[in-house]
Amino acid sequence: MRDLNSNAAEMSGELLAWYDIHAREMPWRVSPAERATGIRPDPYKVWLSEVMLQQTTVAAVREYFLRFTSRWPTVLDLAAAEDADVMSEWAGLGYYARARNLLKCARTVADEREGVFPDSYDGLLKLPGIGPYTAAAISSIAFDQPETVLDGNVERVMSRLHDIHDPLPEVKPVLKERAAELTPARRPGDYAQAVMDLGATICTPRSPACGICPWRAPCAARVAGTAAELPKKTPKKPKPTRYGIVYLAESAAGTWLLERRPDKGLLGGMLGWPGSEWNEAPAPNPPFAADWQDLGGEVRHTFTHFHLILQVMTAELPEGFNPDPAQELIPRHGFRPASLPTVMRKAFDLYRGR
DNA sequence: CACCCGTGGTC
DNA sequence: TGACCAAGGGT
Repeated sequence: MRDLNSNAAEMSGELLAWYDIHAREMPWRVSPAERATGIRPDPYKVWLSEVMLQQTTVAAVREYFLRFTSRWPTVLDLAAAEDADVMSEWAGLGYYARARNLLKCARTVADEREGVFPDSYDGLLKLPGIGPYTAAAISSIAFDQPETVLDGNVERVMSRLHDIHDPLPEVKPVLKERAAELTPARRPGDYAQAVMDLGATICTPRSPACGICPWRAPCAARVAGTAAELPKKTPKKPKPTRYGIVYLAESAAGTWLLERRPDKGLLGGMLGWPGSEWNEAPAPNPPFAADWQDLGGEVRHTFTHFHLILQVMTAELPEGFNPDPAQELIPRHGFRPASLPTVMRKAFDLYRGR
């Protein structure tokens, strides 16, 4: 194994050379060849893609990104959008606080900065929905600042490169140091994307392709044969199972009764069916008195920290039903199941397939 | 620091 | 098939 510190420049050069050939194509990305001619990525698109990519796969983000940028081409357009429209477009992508913070951030940039994003790590970090990773990603990719990104990919690559067996998240600061040592002053944006591409395509969680890795020579875990078992992580708590009831009511004319969920908490700000609390033994609480029928079957869904099993009840919505402030009556032609979070869409699918 | 917050793909 | 995983942030 070579001395990593004295070879940092050589190593970043080798990775960039690999990236010049193997960079993945993405709608928000400027290729290394384009970047070399002076073309810079649009900070709005870098920001939007980075927020969407938080804990979310490239494959899932691609279509959402294209729809968002088609409908709202600039941060000023997005800042002027209706909340409900943005939440609907985000539906299905998950972690809905990201969409609420996205709007807050867009409006701050529009109202206080004339639509111009800050170019520094510190400036970006102050904005809602932008944490340490995203601030480093935007400042390096969009503005060529020599900041170091530390995401799940980089954590994995660094833990293997140095054969570090201490578990995450405690070892995160060490991994950040190791990553910072390798970040070059030139092409920091391409470098950031290169490390993440390496982690996504070669230094993968299972069965890493060490044989074709541009960093196979200096990698300590490859020598030790421990790459596939790194990084170590502290065990997660088991997920409990909760139960709930949802009430799907459609009028004879095809109008649906839905509810806008409060901004805080699970599925915050999203539309959903009226229903019970989700716990060990939920109490029935139909939105109006009727002869509610059990659809049979059940909706199973897993959230970040619990499993959910939903019972689905149906009844006809009376014409002239008077909704309370949180409720919305949505006519047939205005109702799109795709604008619901996935667990709510599953309940609708069960109803539609009854 | 510990916990909360979605979803779809993968083995 | 259930657990793990993915370009994390807020509180």
